[in-house]
Amino acid sequence: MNMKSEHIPKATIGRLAVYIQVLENLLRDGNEVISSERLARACSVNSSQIRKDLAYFGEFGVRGVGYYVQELITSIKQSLGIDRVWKCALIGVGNMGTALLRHHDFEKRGFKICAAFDCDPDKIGLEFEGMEIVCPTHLKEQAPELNLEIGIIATPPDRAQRAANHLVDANIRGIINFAPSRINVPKHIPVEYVDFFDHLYSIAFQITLGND
Amino acid sequence: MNMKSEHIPKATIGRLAVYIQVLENLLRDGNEVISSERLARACSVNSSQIRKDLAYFGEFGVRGVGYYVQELITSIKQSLGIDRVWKCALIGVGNMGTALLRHHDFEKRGFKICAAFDCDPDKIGLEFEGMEIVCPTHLKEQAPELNLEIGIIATPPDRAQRAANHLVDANIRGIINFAPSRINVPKHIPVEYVDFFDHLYSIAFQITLGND
DNA sequence: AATTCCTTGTTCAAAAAATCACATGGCTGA
DNA sequence: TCAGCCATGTGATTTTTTGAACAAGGAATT
Repeated sequence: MNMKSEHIPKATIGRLAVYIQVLENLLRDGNEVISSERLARACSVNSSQIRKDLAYFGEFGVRGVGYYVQELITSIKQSLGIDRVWKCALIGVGNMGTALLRHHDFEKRGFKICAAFDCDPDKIGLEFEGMEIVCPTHLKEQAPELNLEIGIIATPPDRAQRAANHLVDANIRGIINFAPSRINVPKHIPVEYVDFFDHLYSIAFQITLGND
Repeated sequence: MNMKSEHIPKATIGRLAVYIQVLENLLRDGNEVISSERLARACSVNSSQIRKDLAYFGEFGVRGVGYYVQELITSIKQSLGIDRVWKCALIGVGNMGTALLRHHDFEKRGFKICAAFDCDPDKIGLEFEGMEIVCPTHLKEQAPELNLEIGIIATPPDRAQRAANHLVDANIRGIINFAPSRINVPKHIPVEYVDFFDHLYSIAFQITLGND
């Protein structure tokens, strides 16, 4: 891949995800070409920002014309490393875990939950969305067999660290944590925290602020 | 509330949410007092950062001692405006919407889904988690009756804008959008987008990056 | 009451990110 | 083929955010 390996801001990655989303909707509506200016408006960002974000990874546009939508989507996906399927292990088959298993966009977006783990004896052995729920102690043996690369933690908060330990022990390469607690893992393993209440807090704050 | 009304960075709000999470876990473990230094380590941020974030809203600590955990939690919640219950309207009772309705942390965190809307005739009239699913056209009349303040969009992407229009029309004060598409609303209404695939992309990118 | 200790709140410098502004260079039409 | 057009890619500038350093000020101890 042709890219200048300067350090890439995390905010850029977040925006690239937005660009993909908007570009896919544009493509669906029949747009073949788009300028950074129009894309910028659709994403509520500055057009220079877009050009600069893309410039980290290469030159994808045509001067005087713009960007070919399909081509740009492909290029961004390549840049992010999501031009392939990532195999995931889910730990914690409660409310959140179940919802994730049922979320059919996963494959569409390049991720596949290939194994589900839970330490609850009542759940172990149950079939779920075509997958058998297994005790997390089996992670270490199953991870290499199934080529699991990303761990998804969806346990209660007090179990998250234990889940993380299992994942680390199984040589998983990255973790996304839906449990509302922080975890400690070796620093070469990237961790992302997901908690949509953050966004609700933000909304509440913005509303409150606007009031006074 | 005692606060210097400079502009408050969005990143600060995000971190405050993390502080609350960590502080509540600390409290559960019996910690009554904590220093910015220890809290910083638990949150993986800089301790000056924490003190500065808090300083936007007031002086909550005691020099030479630290912060009283329970008191700090309360203060942060007040600062964010989540020291009360926000009533929410859900539009879209599919996979995601159902998961949200079942998510019992809502009330614990200060939000309550008080009404559920969906335009699918097969769903309208169904009872769900003690709530009847109603056509979104009824939003405008129900919103003032039920005091609905925040709208939660969980429709397919191509229905998100229509849902947003209903919410705006019903004088909702803020919107959180789980659908993978952008929406346009009057600019006095704050919108937050939630898409956890953003985080999966980020993980994939970080793993890929670490490889070469 | 005075001193020591320790952590906060704040100032100031540095780093990073966003924005502006324009030169660059493909495409189109004459 | 050449001139004109127009949106990209990028260097310069501004703004924002982060981090380091320190003065201020409660609490504990003598």
